[in-house]
Amino acid sequence: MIDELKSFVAVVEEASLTRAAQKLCVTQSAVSKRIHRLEDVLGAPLLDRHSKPPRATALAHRIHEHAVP
Amino acid sequence: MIDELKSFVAVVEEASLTRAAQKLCVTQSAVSKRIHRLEDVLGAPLLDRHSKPPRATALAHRIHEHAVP
DNA sequence: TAAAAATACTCCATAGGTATTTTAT
DNA sequence: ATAAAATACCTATGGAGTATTTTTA
Repeated sequence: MIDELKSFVAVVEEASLTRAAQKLCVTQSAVSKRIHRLEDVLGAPLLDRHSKPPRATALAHRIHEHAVP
Repeated sequence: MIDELKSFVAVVEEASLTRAAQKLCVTQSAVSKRIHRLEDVLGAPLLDRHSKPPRATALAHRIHEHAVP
């Protein structure tokens, strides 16, 4: 899950899947799938897709704080 | 690499790939391959295959001490 | 010769890329 | 209408099992 977590951090920090993908040198598709995999594992959404760009959920912010001291 | 490390620990403790495999509920083939993958990553042997059953190398013992406090 | 480990082969699951579609603005 | 995310589809890679071969004792 290390790549998934790194992608998650990048998405939160860039507030954009596309920019996160560029930063990570992978496709936007790959980042999208990684975030979905994380959400599947957690059983809870990390992104609120009702807005664009998607806004990180409260859960996402809490996880991000722990992931990036 | 978590399964590879667990297999390595099992092999060192059982001093046998076959018994380690039984303990881990996988085939001997799988354990053999996992140890080889670890060795590839480390770039150094973990088992001395000149004896039978293979004897853990000094490196293997050092790693094992750190892996299992 | 007998055991234990290594390996050839095959199958399956997973991840990533491309191209396309969907959706929020 | 446009830009960004999701998705359908395909391909490549890697791990595990089975069956077999190799090797140490």
